[in-house]
Formats: sequence, C-alpha cells, structure tokens
Amino acid sequence: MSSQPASSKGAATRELIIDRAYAIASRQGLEGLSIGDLAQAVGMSKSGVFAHFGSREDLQLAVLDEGGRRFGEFVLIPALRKPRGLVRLRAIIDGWFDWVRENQHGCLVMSAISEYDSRPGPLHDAVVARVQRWRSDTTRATQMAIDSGELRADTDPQQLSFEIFGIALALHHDTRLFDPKLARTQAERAIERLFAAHFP
Amino acid sequence: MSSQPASSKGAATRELIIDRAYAIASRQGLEGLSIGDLAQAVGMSKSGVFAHFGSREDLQLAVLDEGGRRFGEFVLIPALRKPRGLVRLRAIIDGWFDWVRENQHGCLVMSAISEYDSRPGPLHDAVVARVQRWRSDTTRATQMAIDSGELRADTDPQQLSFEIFGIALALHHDTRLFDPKLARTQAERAIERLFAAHFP
DNA sequence: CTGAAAATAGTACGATCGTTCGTGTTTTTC
DNA sequence: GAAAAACACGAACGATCGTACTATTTTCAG
Repeated sequence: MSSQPASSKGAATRELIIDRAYAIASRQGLEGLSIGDLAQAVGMSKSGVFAHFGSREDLQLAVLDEGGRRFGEFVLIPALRKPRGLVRLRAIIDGWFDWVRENQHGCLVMSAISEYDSRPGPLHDAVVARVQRWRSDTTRATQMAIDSGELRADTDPQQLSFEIFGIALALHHDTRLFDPKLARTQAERAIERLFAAHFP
Repeated sequence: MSSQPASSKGAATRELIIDRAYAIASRQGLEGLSIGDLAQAVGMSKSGVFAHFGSREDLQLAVLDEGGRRFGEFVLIPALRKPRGLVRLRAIIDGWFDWVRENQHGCLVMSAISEYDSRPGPLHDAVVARVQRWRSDTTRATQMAIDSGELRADTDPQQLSFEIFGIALALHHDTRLFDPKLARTQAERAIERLFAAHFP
C-alpha cells in the first residue's frame, strides 16, 4: 500500500524526517524535539533537515499534524466502518483504549495538550483545533447512539462525551504512572457503568 | 502573619526563590524553568540563585515539593477538618475543582505529570510518589464514606477514586482548552451521577 | 547528455543553557 | 567590635539551541 512514486526525492525525505521526528516527540514532547537530535536520527545535517521546514515551529506543526493523523487512522477510521450507534461509539472507545496501550512510551497529542494548553501561539491553536475536532467526533457518535434508541433519549451527548474523555484521560494517566493492566480494567468498568446509567 | 525570624537570611531568600520559581514553573513547566529567568525574577545573579541548590534538578525537586505542599494545603487540609464520610469526600472533590479554577494559568503538579510520566529519574519518582499519595488519600476518604454507610457496601473505593480522578482530569483539561464554566458544570454533573450510582 | 532546479552539506552567528570558580560583601557568632 | 561563616556577585566555561548564508551535490526535464 501507499507505494506512490512519492512525487520527488524531497517529499520522500520530508516524510522520513517527520517519521523520526514523530518518534522523538512522542517521548520528549514537541518542545523537547531539537533539530540537532532530529538530524542525527535521520542521518542528515542540521541545515539539511532545517531546509525542509521554514522554522522549528513549522516542523512542530507538521509533526503535530502527523500525530493527529496517526491517531485518527488508528481510532476513528476503523470506527467509521462500523454501523452507526452504540457499536461505533464502543469502537471509538476501544480503539482509544488500545491506542493508549500501544503508545505507553508516550502520546504526542496528549503531551502537546499539556505543553501548549496555556501558551498562546500557532501550536496552541493547532492543538485546540485538533482536540475540538476529536471531541465533536465523539459527541457525534454519541448522538447517533441516542438517535438509534440505544441510549436514553434524554441523554446529553456533550455531557456523555465529557465523561468518556475523562475516563480516557484517567486511563492514559494511570497507564503511565501506575499499572497499565489495572488501569485498563478500571477504565472499562467505568465505561460500562457510564453506559448502564444511560440505557433506555 | 508568619513573621518568624526565618532562621537566617539564606533560608528566607531560598523561600523567595522557590516562590518565584513556583510561579514560573506553573506556567512554563518544570522543564521550562531556567535559572537565568528565575534569577531575573528574583533580582539576583544566576550564580547567586544557583548556590541555593546544588543543581537545577534539586531546584526542580524543591519546586515540585512546594507545588505539592500548596495543593495539599488548599485541598486536603481543609477537607480533613470535615467529618469523615461523604462530607469529607465531597470537600476533597470541591476543593480540587476550586483549585483547578484558581489555577487556570497552569497547575505545576499536573504539568509535572506530563513532563516526567515516561522520563526516568528523580523527578519521575517524586511525581509518582506525590500522585500516589494523593490518590490513596482520595481512596481512603472514599472508604470512609463506605464505612459510614453513605455509599453502598459493595462499592470499590479504588474504582471510585479512579473515576473521580478521571472527572478531575477532564475538568482540568477542558478548563484550559475550552470553557471553564461549562467544564465545571459538566464535572459536577458527572460527580453527582457517579455518586448516585453508589448510594445505598 | 546537458543545463536548470532542487536538495543537502558546511560553516558560522548570537543567544542561552547549567555549572564552576574566585572574589567581594553581608550576616552571624563570640 | 573582630573573627568566622554564610551569602552573593561577575566572569567565564563548554555545550547546544535555532537560524542564515554560501557552496556543493543530486535530481529531474528537455
């Protein structure tokens, strides 16, 4: 798959750079991503790497974008292939939980949220836009589960997705700081209790 | 108040340094705290500030400690003056929620969690120990509410405090990225629903 | 195959980082 | 008030940061 001619050499190495940058930033955060380290990781000169992006900030934006893209491909895309309603909503949640497990070393977007939540600038805006989109995707899936009658009609989809978000955050948190398996169990139990309270 | 002789000049300026450092690190994170900026903030020379701590890491540890201390003083201490049981547990949660509101610019401990959750070292260990203590405090308060019969006897206190933690994380998250007031309302509703599911 | 264009390397810059060291000043102790 | 101890300063260090500028190499179209 995706063995396109890659248009040009430059575009190909740019992809390589972003790939390595994603790996680094997932562990060190976008602020901990330096062009020197990155150049060494791809086996290029600093200036060679730098030339692909007008500035460090543009590089960070590109890497953040890649992070959001990978998350979407791992979680949202598969879920969208499921039928609307509770099945899809559960697919989103399960995919999200799996994502947390697969990325125990660190999730780029999550780190970015903490890094830029109260630091104005293009990166802050990009992070907010990303998270907002993701939240509204979840809310939309919740709304569909209400429309299909699988969740009670008086369910507030925004409230529900807020709480789902909280459980995912707690899972993310405990996975890193404490015991991943226990955290997963607790998160799943929390989700079940949450749904149970909203069944018709 | 607190016009103690401050033991010595050195201890007094050390307190001043940590106070300014706390303010900076709350916004920029402990990794974003530089000795140069800090020196300028306290009106001292870099080396003068540095001399109070053997290393930057020791400074960071001291600031983290101060952060935990302030959180404890704001949230836990007042709650411990309430009677055991649901009242105290609610005091913990309310205090926590208030803390998030009062620290919209940024919470040092929360930032530290993200910064060191997957970076080994003394700071990681200190963060984990702090959060672990806080979690067990919450769990203990939950257990007391079970013992008093205000929550169902089959309630799992660890599970419950996991979910409370998640709601607080979501509140923290949405307060920074989205609308603080809406987030607070959603968090409170989530707590009520959570308790309602565990009432006898 | 050739010439233009794109991609990469090399070098150097000013700034800032944490840290060390020697010296001077202030505080504490007797 | 003098001696001792604590404290603060200023300069300098090696390292690394992002970035600019100029060559050199590589790619691609005709």
